[in-house]
Amino acid sequence: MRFATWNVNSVKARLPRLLDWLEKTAPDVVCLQETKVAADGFPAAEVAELGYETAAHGQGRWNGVAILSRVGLDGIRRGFPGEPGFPDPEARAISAVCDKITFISVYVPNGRTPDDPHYLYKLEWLRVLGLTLAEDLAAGPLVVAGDFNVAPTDADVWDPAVFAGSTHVTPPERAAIAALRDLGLTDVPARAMKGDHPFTYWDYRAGMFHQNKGMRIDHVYASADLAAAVTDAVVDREARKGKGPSDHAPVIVDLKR
DNA sequence: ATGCCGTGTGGGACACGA
Repeated sequence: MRFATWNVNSVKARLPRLLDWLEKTAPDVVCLQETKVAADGFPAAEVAELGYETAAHGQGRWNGVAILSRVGLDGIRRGFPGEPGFPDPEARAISAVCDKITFISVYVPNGRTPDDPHYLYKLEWLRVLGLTLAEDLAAGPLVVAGDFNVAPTDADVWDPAVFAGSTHVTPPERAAIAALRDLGLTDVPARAMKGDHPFTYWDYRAGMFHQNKGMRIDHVYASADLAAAVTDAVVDREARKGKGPSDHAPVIVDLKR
């Protein structure tokens, strides 16, 4: 099985590239984030032509997540119980069972700055997500993938000094991610196609991608059984190249299964 | 990064992103 996660930064703006990438990459399951479209506006017919069913959770111009699958798509759950909002819940999580694996696609709140109310919202959102993940882990194989908006270590940003005092690197954020790992989830390490750091995000501005000044903020967490079955995982930096890319690259994972 | 680019909304300037 091959699955992937990708923050596409608007599925409508990215549709031609998404379709090309699906054909070339041929994943069985894809977790998408920042689709920026209401569920009924998702281009489900277009991806269906490539053999994919769609489960989408959207709210319009902001956020939005989805799961595409060509190996079944059952038990769709939008959001999760007790999901915090700002103040109302946003479209940041969707789960479905594909080929007997529960997949959850997440778009964790950005946090903005450590003194912003959105920062506490981010921490609380991750804490409550953990409650659902603990239940899902007890039920069977689990993959949680998406844009976590946290760089777990200093090696996950291009220059730790630049990020001092910023969101994405603070100890409470890193602790929130560690708490998810402590539930029994493994951070699946992805290879970088180029360079030493498997960054998944590069700002659009100032040639950051070409200088490889990025961040590793898109992660794949898997239950132990699935983590042990991983045969390869890679950041597809090719998808960040060329005209009209997302500012995030996909992470592609192969499972012996 | 003191938002230098990109997207959505709406039909221009602004909100948001990490």
